[in-house]
Amino acid sequence: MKITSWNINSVRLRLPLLEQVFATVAPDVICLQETKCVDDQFPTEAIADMGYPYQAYRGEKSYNGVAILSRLPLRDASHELWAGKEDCRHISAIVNDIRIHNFYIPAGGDVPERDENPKFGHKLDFVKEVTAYFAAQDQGSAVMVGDLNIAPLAEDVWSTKQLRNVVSHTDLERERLLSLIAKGGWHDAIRGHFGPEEILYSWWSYRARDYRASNRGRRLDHIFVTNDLADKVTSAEIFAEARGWEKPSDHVPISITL
DNA sequence: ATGGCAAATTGAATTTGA
Repeated sequence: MKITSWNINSVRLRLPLLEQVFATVAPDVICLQETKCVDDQFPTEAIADMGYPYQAYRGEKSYNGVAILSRLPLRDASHELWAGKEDCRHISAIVNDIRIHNFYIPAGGDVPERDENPKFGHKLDFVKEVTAYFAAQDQGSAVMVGDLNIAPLAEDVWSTKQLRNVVSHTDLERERLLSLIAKGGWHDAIRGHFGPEEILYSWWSYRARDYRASNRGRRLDHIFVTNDLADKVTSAEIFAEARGWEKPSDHVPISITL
């Protein structure tokens, strides 16, 4: 079973690119973030016609929004609310007896101080709650994917020194995400596949004149599997070429095969 | 540490992303 995660940055605008991803990456299940539309506007039929009729999604106007699209039957779709908000940043469902959790963790704003910037506090609280949620239960075999908006390792950014005080790579965020992985019994399947030395990015800013030339990326998107599944990850990929497509998302699809 | 961009909403400017 191939599972992909992609921050699509508007599912309506990039519906043709979603079809491209289906054609080239060929996932069995894809988890989207930042769909940016309410459920009534979600292109259910068009995506079903592309071969992915099993769907679960939660969206809101303009912001956030998550979806799980599958060509295999999907059951028990559900979600939790986090950090005292009702925003659409999480959805989960079971495919092939494995529960898949799809997250869009808050970006966290600009200033890495919760007193000055409530968005940063929201992000920290969100990660803490997710950590506690998974630490409190033996969840069996599960997968956690999404745009987690944190690059935890030095090898996950173009310059660990220059990004030290930049939200997504501060020490506090890095510690919190590594703690989430450890306490939840997760295995970082993408990093595990490529090894500790490889420089890995899943996001490149729109602001670079030439993203390929500047190559100032960050690994903000992740796929974790519970430790019992670690040995069953037979491949992993970061589909970087999607960043070079016409009208791309600033994130690229990442995948594992179980 | 910023910002050369982008999307959605609402009506040319604002919010959000990271």
